[in-house]
Amino acid sequence: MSEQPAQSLADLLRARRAKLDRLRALGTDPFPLRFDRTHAAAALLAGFAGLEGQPVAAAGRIVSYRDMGKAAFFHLQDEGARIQAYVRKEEVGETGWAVLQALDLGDFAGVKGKLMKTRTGEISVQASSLEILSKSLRPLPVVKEKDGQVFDAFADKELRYRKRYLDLAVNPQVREVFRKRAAMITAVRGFLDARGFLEVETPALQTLYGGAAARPFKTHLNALDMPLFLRIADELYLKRLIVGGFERVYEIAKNFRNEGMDATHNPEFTALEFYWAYADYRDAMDLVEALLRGTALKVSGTTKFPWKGQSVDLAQPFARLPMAELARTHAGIDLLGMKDAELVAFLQSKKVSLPPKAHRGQLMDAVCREFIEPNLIQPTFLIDYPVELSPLAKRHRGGDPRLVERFELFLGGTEFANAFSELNDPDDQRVRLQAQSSQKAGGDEEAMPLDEDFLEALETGMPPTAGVGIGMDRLAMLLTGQPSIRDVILFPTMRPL
RNA sequence: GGGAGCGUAGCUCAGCCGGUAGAGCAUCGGCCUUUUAAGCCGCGGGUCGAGGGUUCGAUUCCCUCCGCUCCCA
Repeated sequence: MSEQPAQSLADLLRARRAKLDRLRALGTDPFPLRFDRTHAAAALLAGFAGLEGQPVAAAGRIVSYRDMGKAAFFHLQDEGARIQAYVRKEEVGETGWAVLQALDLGDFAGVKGKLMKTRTGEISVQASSLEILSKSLRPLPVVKEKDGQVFDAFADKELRYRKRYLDLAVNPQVREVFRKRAAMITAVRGFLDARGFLEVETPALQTLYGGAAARPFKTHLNALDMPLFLRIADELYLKRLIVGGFERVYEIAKNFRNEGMDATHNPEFTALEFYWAYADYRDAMDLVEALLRGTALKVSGTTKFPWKGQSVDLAQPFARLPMAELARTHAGIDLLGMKDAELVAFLQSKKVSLPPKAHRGQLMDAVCREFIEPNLIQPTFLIDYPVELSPLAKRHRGGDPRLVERFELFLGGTEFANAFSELNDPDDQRVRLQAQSSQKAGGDEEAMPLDEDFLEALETGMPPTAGVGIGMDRLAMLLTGQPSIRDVILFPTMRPL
């Protein structure tokens, strides 16, 4: 290669490739097959007392480098921690030293040597040999830190989301978020498994969609030359399983909703749904409360979490408040007693914008969204929904035909769960789905189509059942203290450049 | 959908009430065998998001577009 100094991106790339060539010229493979690592970095740090002076082998990505002339220091970062390597020319020989000169920040390298402590007290591997394990041909962001203070952090959100591998490589705390997310999913599975729930899988590709109020993604199956929808919920299939005789089932699944994106909505997201035969929505509230509290303690060791500038505590019993009562408290209206026109007049007087020709369900939804939900900061089950809002929920046991047994759980003004005593009267269900159909025909793009096979399943007979859906991404946000859903999804949906 | 803001070197950021740009880190060359935001000396590195307009001249002013962020519906 030329002796021209490397500067621009093209030159930075060229410089790294020149080093790649140099490594090959030295007879070393820049991409060897394996490396015999004896200890993870964390194990070396934690086990120093017993390992001091012992030969060890560590491997990882080079994340810092300090050249001292005839010696050098660098940090190897593996999945769990960073360990410093101390390399002396005298010790690694001419070839080893030449390899060292061909290393860059971002390369993976392995060092073998005695575990020691430097004069300043840092546990280090004093290299008797070192080898390249994988050459990095592109510059990585250079992040430095001292005493916990981070300098030049790789913080551009757009770049972090688009190039998550860089984010993970240079921001260890991001890896921690996703470890916690995984621990949360494991904890949820453990909780449900321990209570006899069976984990199942249902179709993500569906000929008809349903189970939620949302617009679907549409796709096409070439083999059968037919349209398919990506699921917006797994509800209707899980209930078919209850019909079939499973009494406790759950699925943790990706759902796809063709709607707006913001801090709490990603077009594809992960939801837990579980269905529990012979139980009702009160039982479900007990279980959801225990599930959230238990998962929080297991994953984060606390029940208190910051959320949108407030503090939310899962320790206390969750409030259970009927929607009509909350409408009276927060909006000062008699939600159930008001005619449609009165609701419209009220909402318009409050400058709430409404879809054209909004039907009663949409009017009530607007009241909830505008006046009730933002006020539910500590964990609150908003219960007893109007029937218009809940086509899959059973009529309320209290006898008021306008109400169904449904709850949504709110925390910090955000919805975390949605559940019903499931409607299992097939004739009532048919009437409700027909109402959805006509709303759909009337232009409500979030209304459900009528699923004849689902109705046939209900006609076969479904036991009394409680069903619950919980947004796993939002729960991950809460437990990890992340303000945006994009911070708990590894590859959030982005517009291509 | 509406409002505000942002986009300048590989990374983090200055700057420009109009005269084609700077710093730190990284890189490159030199010195340094216990450093750690290592240090010291030196050289470079940019179609200032894209396109158009105004102007003698635009990174700067105006318009459109693209991407992102935050707030609102």
